[in-house]
Amino acid sequence: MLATGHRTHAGVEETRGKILAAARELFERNGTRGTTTREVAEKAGVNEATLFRHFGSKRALLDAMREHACGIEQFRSVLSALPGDDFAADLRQIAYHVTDHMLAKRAMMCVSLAEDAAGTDDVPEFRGPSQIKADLAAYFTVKADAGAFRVEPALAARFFLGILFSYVVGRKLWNSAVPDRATLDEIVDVFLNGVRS
Amino acid sequence: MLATGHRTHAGVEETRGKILAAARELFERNGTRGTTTREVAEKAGVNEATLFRHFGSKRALLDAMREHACGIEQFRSVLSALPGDDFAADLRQIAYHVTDHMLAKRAMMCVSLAEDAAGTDDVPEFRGPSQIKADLAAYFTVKADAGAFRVEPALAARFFLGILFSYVVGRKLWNSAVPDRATLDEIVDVFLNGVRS
DNA sequence: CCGCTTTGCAAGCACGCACTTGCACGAACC
DNA sequence: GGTTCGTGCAAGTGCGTGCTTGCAAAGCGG
Repeated sequence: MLATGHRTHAGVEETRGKILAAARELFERNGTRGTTTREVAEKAGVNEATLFRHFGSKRALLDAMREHACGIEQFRSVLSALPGDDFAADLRQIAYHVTDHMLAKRAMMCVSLAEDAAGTDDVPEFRGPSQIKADLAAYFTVKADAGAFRVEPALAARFFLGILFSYVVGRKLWNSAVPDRATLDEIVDVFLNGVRS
Repeated sequence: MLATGHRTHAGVEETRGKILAAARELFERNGTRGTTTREVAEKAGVNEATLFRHFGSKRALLDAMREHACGIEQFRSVLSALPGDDFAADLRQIAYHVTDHMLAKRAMMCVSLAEDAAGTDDVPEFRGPSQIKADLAAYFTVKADAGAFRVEPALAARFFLGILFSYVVGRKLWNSAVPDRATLDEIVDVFLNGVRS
């Protein structure tokens, strides 16, 4: 329907993009229920009817909105660009990147978590983190084969991402700030000390 | 108004309690915006008008609802009941308790996080976790004075709670299950290895 | 130039929502 | 017995919301 080959009006993709961007912004601020189609249309600078003509329903719009950069390619490029001669330094780089990545997606993650905890059938399905965890576990496996680990790579990966997650997402709960590099370094240090043999 | 000394109708507190319980349940399932006063009243077995006569507004009702057991006393009793002769075993007990505690409050925590991330002025103010962290840090300080730690107790406490938090709250993100005792034991082991000197 | 598609615009529908109101009943207290 | 207070009940108000419709304008391809 969209990529029929002959693009009639130039702006059709652009319109979709504007609507999706506006939807994401409002969704992050207000959640699924708090996001209104009127507001999305207004923020996108588009008529509400146009929104429905494109996506059919609010549900379909939000589903389409969630299909956006999970960031796994970025993570892979960071992982493959690591020097590799200093494991601790590499881990710090990973920690920096993951933290930044999570910070950028914090709002969306939190909303998804809440709506998951609510147990509604409407499952957002946030695929990014588990892919990142798998890649990190694979990376750790290599290191483990070299004898650097005393625990399972999968557990270590989960553990590592979990701490960063808790700092990014749970900062309000323990009223702590977003971790700066020095704090991340300390975290990495404790982690590394905990998992290495 | 409520505790004026002479209780007129016996059920006034009971009515409030039923409304608050229903409100909590629906709030956890649907969030602030998804919770409707009609539904709360219905679930409480009370007329909607009665709800408004008691609380005045939906906002006031939800605020009142949030004023409930933060669980800090329970945590303190667990902490003080620890044998103390085996630090690792004590930590495991703490991990079990904290995990259970967080599981019980998971929905509320997630909703609060999401509404915090949304940046709405309406701040839920979840006080429990930071109190628990403070107590745990104090407990760690004692151990640190005994030379068991190589990192700051506050960081260690934050770290420890953070991992458990990530397992309880973020399970969907990494599609992992709620941690069983064996997993918690492993986590405690890694943590302890990471922080002790 | 003609048709096609995309969009804007204005109005509207049906419903759910927070919140109100007026009345009647019944249990307490004087 | 009279008063007061808490509650149920039924109806209603005003507004927001998801979603639709009919029509006109504007751009593109043939």
